[in-house]
Amino acid sequence: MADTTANAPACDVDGTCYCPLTGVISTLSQKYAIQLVSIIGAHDSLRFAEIEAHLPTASTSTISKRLDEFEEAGLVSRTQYNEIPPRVEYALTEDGDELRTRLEPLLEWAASTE
Amino acid sequence: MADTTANAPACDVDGTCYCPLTGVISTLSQKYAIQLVSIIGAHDSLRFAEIEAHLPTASTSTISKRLDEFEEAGLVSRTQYNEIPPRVEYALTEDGDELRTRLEPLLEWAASTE
DNA sequence: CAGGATCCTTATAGATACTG
DNA sequence: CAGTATCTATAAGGATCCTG
Repeated sequence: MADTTANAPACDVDGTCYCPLTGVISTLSQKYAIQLVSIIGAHDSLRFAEIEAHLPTASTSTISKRLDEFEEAGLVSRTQYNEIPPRVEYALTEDGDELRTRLEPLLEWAASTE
Repeated sequence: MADTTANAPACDVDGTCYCPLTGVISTLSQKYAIQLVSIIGAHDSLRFAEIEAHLPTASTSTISKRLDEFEEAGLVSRTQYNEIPPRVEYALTEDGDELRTRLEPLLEWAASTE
């Protein structure tokens, strides 16, 4: 059994493969997800309607779903003020901000290649 | 018309919003896309079957489609050797490698948060 | 205002079979 | 081997209406 490389797992070449579709990556692999992080991160906090204004091509329900997922993942916080009319503020959590930081080089480059 | 902020476009707050779903980001917002870049980038070049081995949960057709899209986007190069049996090698282009670089902080973090 | 519920359409992925 | 073609299943997104 000298040659252990023969049936070695496929993912350890270089030790830098990220094969499974899990966690954050799977959350980000959805429409508007990356943008949403970027948009929320560009403000201290914002309301649902403001987010909608930033993503005019996304539907209410899509944004709502993305926000739910992000909140569930602990990336976005949701603060509800029981006023009339109701007000809800969304902001990045610490984790969300860390994500935003790591997304920045990508977004910068993406913007420059359009 | 002193207060131009009243009806200013939604996306210029801070000058750092990336709202539209275009270009690279839209390519990346698909299943296995991010992983694919990472996997190919972890090797100098690899063959279709090797890529499949790295993404056991993705179907042949999905991988094939992603590769087509990446090639179209100029991120991946495809080199065909007319041997028997046929051999095809995939590798990142310069642009693709730039993308991979910018994806790295994200992937690193994603791996650490699982 | 914020967004849930519903219904509908399209996009996306997967399985299978087959070819250069 | 490296795919493509085809078909099907499902998921994702969008439009609309409605409510706390």
